[in-house]
Amino acid sequence: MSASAPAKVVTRFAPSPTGFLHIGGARTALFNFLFARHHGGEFHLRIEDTDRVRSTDEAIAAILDGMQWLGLDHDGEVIYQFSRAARHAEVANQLLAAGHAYRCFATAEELEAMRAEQRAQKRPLRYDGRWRDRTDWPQGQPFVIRLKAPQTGNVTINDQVQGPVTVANAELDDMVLLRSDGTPTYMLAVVVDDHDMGVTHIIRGDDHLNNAFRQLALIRAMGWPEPVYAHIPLIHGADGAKLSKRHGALGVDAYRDQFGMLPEALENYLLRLGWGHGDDEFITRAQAIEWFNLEGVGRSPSRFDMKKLESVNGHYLRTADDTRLTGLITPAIESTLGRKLSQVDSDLLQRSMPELKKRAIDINSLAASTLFYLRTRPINMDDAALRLLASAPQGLLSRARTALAAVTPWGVAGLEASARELADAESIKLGSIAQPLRAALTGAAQSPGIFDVMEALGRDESLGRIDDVIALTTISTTSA
RNA sequence: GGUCCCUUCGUCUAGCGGUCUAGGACGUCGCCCUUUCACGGCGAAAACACGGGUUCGAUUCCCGUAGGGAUCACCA
Repeated sequence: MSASAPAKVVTRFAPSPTGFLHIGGARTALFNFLFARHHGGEFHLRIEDTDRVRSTDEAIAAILDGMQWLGLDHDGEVIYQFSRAARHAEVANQLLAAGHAYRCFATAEELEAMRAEQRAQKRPLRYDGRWRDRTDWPQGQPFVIRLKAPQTGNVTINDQVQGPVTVANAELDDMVLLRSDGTPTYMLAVVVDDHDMGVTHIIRGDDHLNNAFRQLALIRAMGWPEPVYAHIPLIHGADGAKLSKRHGALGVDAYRDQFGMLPEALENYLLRLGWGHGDDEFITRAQAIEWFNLEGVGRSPSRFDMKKLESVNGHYLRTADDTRLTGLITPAIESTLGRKLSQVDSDLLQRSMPELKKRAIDINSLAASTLFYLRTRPINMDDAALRLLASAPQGLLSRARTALAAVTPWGVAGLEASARELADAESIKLGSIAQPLRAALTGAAQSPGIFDVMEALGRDESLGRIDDVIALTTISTTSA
């Protein structure tokens, strides 16, 4: 574009509230946000709610919620496009008065017949401009206002991602600006709003690239400054097809609630999808703002990979603050347990978090992995735990219990030393003692280091759980 | 079908004419660490879609072919 950069960069994210904030929209918002912040400019949010039938308040709430969760703070007030309908109509009439637009009285049926014929003749489908130069307007008939677009020559857009893209004006038809009911079309509304909002850089999905040419014609008809365009490729599903319900086309709230993702993980993943900075994989918000540029955005669509997202999430989980994680999982834990967590419980979680978070790939699995700490005796045993206990040498647990009970102070070092000593005495491997203990203490075959578990659980609870199992096996042995 | 865009390991990408026997990450496989599972460490297999040019030299530039994508509404 022009060599002189605009004084201030202004970007916007303009979703239509017809559904949740999906993953592609979130990335578009992120790129707009980062670009604006990088240039010390402004990032605005505009809700394109001109489709009164499909727009819902729930969708608006979901978009706002999703952006807040991701920390994509916009500047200024949220603009609702519908509220600006009068202004849009004003521009359409201005264009009409200036001879850059015209009335079209073609009916829907008439246009459909026209397209059917074009299809039959295998000609491109476009409005043929039949009312472009007519002035014999029928009285009292409804009409739309169409842009009188240039018919010869070409337009080229110097897209910051796609490069220069040229299209012949003959390929573009005269788009509808104002519907017969007087409401503006999307094409009119975006252009007017972007202009009025002072948007300098339009970063959006490349499904809008074709629209850009028509919009440019409108901008030029109004004599407005032309924005810089950057059309970013869409995100596809794992199979390469367009992202749909069955892929990952869920709302970002699903990534938070259903998949237990951390916002910084989703942000990092989305940032690296279609954009790269050398070999850097983990990028902080500050680095993203410092490094983000449009040149780094790839031109081919990228596929969504849940495995990689999980991996990124695991990384952020492992480095996340323990108090924060404890807070995040508490609601889920309380709902499964059916009780409020006490301060003692929270402290226990907090202390165990460093070990727990190394094993989690998402918030939900992290929450689930804490349950055994909080359950009240006697705790449940899963099948693997039951098998471990069944295959343990006769009386081993009792002897281990006796040895452990003698440990003072109750801590990892002493407990482990005691267990090793017993293993030596019994001429078995430490694992042969650790595994039955794990089963007894956690009810599962996998857990954090068992001595860490014992320390976290405390002496009474630990020994009590072992006692529960001893009692159980004694009964079953007796009755067998 | 018209128009436009794209094409490096399975996936995300690095590469912006010689540094490429093509680098990193996820995933996969193996080994190590080890009381289990993880984490961590080490290592392996794995890609320049194809065909022409341009050039002393192409993954990098150009043109075709094939494949993929986007879009063609009084929807946004």
